[in-house]
Amino acid sequence: MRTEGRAKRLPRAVRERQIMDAAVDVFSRLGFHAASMDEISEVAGISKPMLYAYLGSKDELFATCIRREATRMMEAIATGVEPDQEPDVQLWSGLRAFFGFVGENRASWMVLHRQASTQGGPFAVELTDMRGRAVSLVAALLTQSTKAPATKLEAESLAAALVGAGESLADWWLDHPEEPAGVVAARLMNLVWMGFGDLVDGNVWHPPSRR
Amino acid sequence: MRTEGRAKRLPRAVRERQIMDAAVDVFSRLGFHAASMDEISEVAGISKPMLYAYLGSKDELFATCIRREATRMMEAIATGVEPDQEPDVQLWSGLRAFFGFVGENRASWMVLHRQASTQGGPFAVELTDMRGRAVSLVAALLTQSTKAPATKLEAESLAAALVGAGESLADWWLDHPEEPAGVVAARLMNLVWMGFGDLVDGNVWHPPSRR
DNA sequence: GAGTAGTCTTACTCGCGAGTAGGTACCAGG
DNA sequence: CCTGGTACCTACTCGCGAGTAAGACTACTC
Repeated sequence: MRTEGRAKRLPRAVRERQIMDAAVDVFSRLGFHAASMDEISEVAGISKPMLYAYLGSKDELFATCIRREATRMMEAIATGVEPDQEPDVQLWSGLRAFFGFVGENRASWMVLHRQASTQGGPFAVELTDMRGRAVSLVAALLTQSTKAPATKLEAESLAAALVGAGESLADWWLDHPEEPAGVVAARLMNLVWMGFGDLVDGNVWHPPSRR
Repeated sequence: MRTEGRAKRLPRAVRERQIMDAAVDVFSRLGFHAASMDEISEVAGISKPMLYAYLGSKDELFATCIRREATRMMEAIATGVEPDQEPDVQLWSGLRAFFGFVGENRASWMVLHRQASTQGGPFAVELTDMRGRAVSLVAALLTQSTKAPATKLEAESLAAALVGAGESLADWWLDHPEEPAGVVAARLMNLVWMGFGDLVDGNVWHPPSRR
């Protein structure tokens, strides 16, 4: 009668992965507060004391989730971006990588951004850190490409606005999942590169040919 | 010995206002789940049963808060926008009104957007409704001003992107309160009207003279 | 001043969820 | 076969917070 069901006696490293996956899933579905350690342990196929033994308290577990998912995302973007290209192409590849990641990891994005940004306290720190890395990246892109003598501060704040727009558009996308990633990315690309001023005149930006 | 302290025996309408104010305050400071009805009643200077008698359950109270603050904000924007002007000026006045409201009502914005967007369920409905009104407004602006034969759908999605950018930039602003409202509004205006493509060439948008 | 409608309180119940005590099953090496 | 260590469990404690019961106090009316 126990042919299936409980996989038994796995090494610690494996269990920790399972637990983290379950935690990200539950946190993203229910939110930090509404998520219970009982539910997480159940989804992970494990009992609560194991959870506490391996990952510590609820707060520690959540912080660990944020760190892991933030790292995954930044790596995905770093992999996807194409350096040594024209600024617009770099931005485009970065946006595609970003929305690609969010699209394939909705749970990650939820736990990462939506939840962490509404729980004050120590969690916001992890988020701020990741956002800071993203902003620096965009700011560098702008500084290197600008022809006008823009101050470093101006570039930073514009980068922050763009990153904010990307974050929000990704949030919005969660509520409109029918749109494909490329369309959403292209929309933001056009918005921030061309601006409405050009768009209402019919001038659109498009990627440079095929590859 | 009772010269001050409890204000006594106020009519229902007044109490309801006090309670709503307290609720918005507490919800925005602590978040929906962490906010307790005990704390709200204490801040309102009232006992818990009164709270339940007048505003119903915690969920009902929260939904009522969202509705009230959403209405306040939409009215502020409608008042601030200048119709019968060039599209960019209309957009500019709308953005100024929006960021002006958020700046003077940080608590409202928090309870309205940050909290409501992370609690799933019935609350999201109120938000979606308000966002829908804002999007329609912007979409109309775009449609009326566009020279290219843009589809209604294209305008709608661009409007959604802009509204999303505004929402996110307002969220971001909460974490960077040192910036003045006008600067943030101008930043978004430049971003969405001119685009990075122009900005890196030194072409900026600026309001048409003084008034 | 007796009735009654509305304001307001103290003092509970009760369930849920974080965290734990105190084990049991299984697998090394001796 | 014992000894220890690691994976794993059932079954609790305990506080917090949503929601309520039952009544007290005030004010206004006839």
